[in-house]
Amino acid sequence: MSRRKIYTDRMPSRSGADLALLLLGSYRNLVDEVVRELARRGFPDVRPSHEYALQAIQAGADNASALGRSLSITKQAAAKTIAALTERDYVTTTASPVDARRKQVQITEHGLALMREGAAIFDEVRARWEQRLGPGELARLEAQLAQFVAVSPIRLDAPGWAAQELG
Amino acid sequence: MSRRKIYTDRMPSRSGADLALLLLGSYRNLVDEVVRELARRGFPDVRPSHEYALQAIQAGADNASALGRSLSITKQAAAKTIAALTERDYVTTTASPVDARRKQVQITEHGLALMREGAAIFDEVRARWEQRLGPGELARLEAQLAQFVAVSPIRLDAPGWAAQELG
DNA sequence: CCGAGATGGACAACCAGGTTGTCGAGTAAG
DNA sequence: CTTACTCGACAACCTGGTTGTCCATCTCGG
Repeated sequence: MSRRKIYTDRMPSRSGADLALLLLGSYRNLVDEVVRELARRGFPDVRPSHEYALQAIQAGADNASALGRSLSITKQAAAKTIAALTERDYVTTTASPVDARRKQVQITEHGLALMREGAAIFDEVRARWEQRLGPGELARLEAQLAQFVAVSPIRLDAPGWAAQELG
Repeated sequence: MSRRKIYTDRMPSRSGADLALLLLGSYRNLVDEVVRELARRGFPDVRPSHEYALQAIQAGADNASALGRSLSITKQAAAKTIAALTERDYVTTTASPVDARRKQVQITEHGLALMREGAAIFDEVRARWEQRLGPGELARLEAQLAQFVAVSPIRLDAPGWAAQELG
């Protein structure tokens, strides 16, 4: 606590707050690049949250309530998201044949194309990072980060906080 | 692309999207812990953005316009932030003696106490991470992340996207 | 077979943290 | 003195959430 010197190669030259900014900044850089590239490839108005929602839908959350649970947001918010996705023709909804309350969400071809492109771009950027760090280093970094997201069993499927606007 | 095996110890078992979630999740875990602990220590209604704003103010952005520039938000938004900080008694504003347009922002003793506690907790959590990873590993991780935030000279002083609610 | 309770979706009101646009007052430079 | 810029304030709006209420529908126990 009392600021005595530490025998590491670096002082605590980076404060805890800096660490937070590093994590956030890296995330932003990564996601921004993906969104930018997605725009360039014909998906101009995608938000990160759209991708997360589509993934959840594809994973089986095919109605507003389920999507809300999957994303840890209220079903009303999930319904809004579905509306936004519908507007952009990434999903369509049809009445469920089995349950008249449900409105079943389907991903359109356009939505599937978005998901494909998104995943590809993500992987491209990741590959560039890997190249930059050197072989094995990115996997190491990921393994280390994984320790911290695993500490509390955070629902990573729940990014409301990931749905931010770009700068 | 075609999913052929790669000669690393791990497959690209982690996709680019996973990497994003790891970064975001780590950030969230870190910040959530700090905010939670801050609440426990008598600052119940702090948001991450408050800390960032206070730091910018301390660094010299002592009026709404300057704070806005420093945080890369509009001065109107900055004024709202200052209002929020004032409400919570973290800052006070007085008329500038030198320029009658300016309203000079000062950090109160309570605000300074918050900043001290915040920094201390951040460093505590960072120390715990360091312990978890082993000596030198955290510095290494930070250095690696720094490469990616440095790529584009991102204004890390600009977290609007950092101002998210807790879960 | 029926009724109670859970579930799905919709609507309305609200909030936080941003945005734009406009404005008047104050300052600085010609 | 005039002109251009800056500061802060106000109003209206957007996004992505929230709560609370409501009705239609399903499910299950008796």
